Amino acid sequence: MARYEQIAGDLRDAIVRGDYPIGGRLPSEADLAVRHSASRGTVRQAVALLAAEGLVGSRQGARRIVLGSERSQSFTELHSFAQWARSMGYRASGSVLSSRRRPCAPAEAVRLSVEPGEEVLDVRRLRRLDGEPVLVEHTVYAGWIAPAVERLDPECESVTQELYESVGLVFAYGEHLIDAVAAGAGEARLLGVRRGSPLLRQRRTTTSQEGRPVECSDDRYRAGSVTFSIRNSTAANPLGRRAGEPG
Amino acid sequence: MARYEQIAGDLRDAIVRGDYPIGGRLPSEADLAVRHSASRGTVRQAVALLAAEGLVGSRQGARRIVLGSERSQSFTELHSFAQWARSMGYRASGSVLSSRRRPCAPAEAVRLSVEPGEEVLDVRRLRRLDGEPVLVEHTVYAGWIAPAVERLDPECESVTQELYESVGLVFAYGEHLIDAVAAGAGEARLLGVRRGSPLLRQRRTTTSQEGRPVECSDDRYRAGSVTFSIRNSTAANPLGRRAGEPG
DNA sequence: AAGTGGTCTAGACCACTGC
DNA sequence: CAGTGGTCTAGACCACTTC
Repeated sequence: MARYEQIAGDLRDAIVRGDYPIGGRLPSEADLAVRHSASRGTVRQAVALLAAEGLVGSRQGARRIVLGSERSQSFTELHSFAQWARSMGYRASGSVLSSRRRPCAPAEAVRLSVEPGEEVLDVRRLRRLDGEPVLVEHTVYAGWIAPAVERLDPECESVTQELYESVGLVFAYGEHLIDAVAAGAGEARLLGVRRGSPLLRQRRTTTSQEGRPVECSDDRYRAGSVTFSIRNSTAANPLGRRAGEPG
Repeated sequence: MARYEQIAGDLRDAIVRGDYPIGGRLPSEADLAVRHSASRGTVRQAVALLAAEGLVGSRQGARRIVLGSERSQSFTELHSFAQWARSMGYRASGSVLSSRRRPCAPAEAVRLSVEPGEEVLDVRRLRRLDGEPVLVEHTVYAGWIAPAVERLDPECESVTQELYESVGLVFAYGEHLIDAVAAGAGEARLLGVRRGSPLLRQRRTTTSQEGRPVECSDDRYRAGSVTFSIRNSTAANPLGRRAGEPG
């Protein structure tokens, strides 16, 4: 583990422990550098990590302040459904409703960077938390990954993990669009809610480490089953975010 | 403007222009440093900015890759409703439905860091995009900012901007919880939808530059009126994000 | 083996905050 | 005015990717 990650970890623990209470000030960078026998640059990397997690904030000239004590279980990192469920203490399961190859639509071709009409794999899954159905997932996979997806166990818990272990594929980057929609008849039946009742929709495009689009998905969560959490700031700058004026 | 912001701007323009196509590679840091007559550290700050915007990705040992060409109009930065609307080309308006002081509930006391029972200001607003109602906003302001809020024009377009201009208050940090709920009778009437139809709910706590909680809010958007957009990656590290393994 | 990004250091100057 | 964070430099070494 890198030096700055250790320092960030120490600071995070200290914040959680209450050594640096919420609303209070962090030690100066110079102070932290001496305490940890590191250069100021390394200390700045550490606090930048905490800032990215939303735990601390800063303004030029003033000491850093503590904003929160919980790492937001959120969107700074990309997690699969199974990963997220596990981290929240749930047991994830799921089953494939349908799986078939078909030519892709023009819009999908754009999102997956493939030729229009090229073959893609269309998969629908029902996913559960602690046995209770919470999510109807509709995923379109690019043709090049389709064989590996078809070899998966239909009841497989984590598609992400299985694809990593079978073909070394890493889902590295994600883009997400989140809104609310009404449940259709099929979704209502699968999720055990009334038709027209609210669902939280997450449309996603995922990309490999090399920047190659892997899948695009339309996931619909039963209302009340999940909440997305985000922390942000004005004018977010990764290396030491700065407070700006409203515009 | 800082040197690294200029370099980031140049790179962003080049990506948008198609000089560096999506899925392609960026020049090396050393190359960029020479071209811009800057040190490698400054170049790294620039590309870290683009990575935070979700435009580029990186892995140790390989060239950076281009992931997208549009800056995600999203949650890396904190925007008010009016700011967001303006950036999307809409005209925002709104009106106060009710405004009254009351003692705060225990849960609000925690979120606002005030004593339980301390007086807060409870405000409901209906907000519109191009004249069409899209959002019912229910905000609870901490007592110390209540007088400034009460002095605002009830039809005021941007509360954020007005509070900055009147008392210098900056909404610097935000925490957001997003889910879907069914419209109640009142919301349905105000937004012109049927009761029970889906609404996108955003619960928000906002904090000043100094780390002092200012307001907590429960905002409900008519389905179809807005979409939240997020870009992320595995193991987001602010200074040059790194691709990790799924876990 | 060469190229490239990830980490770290030591020092410098400036702009802003807080007293 | 002293303290502090924001920016920038020049150089170093390592781990990993690419060819």
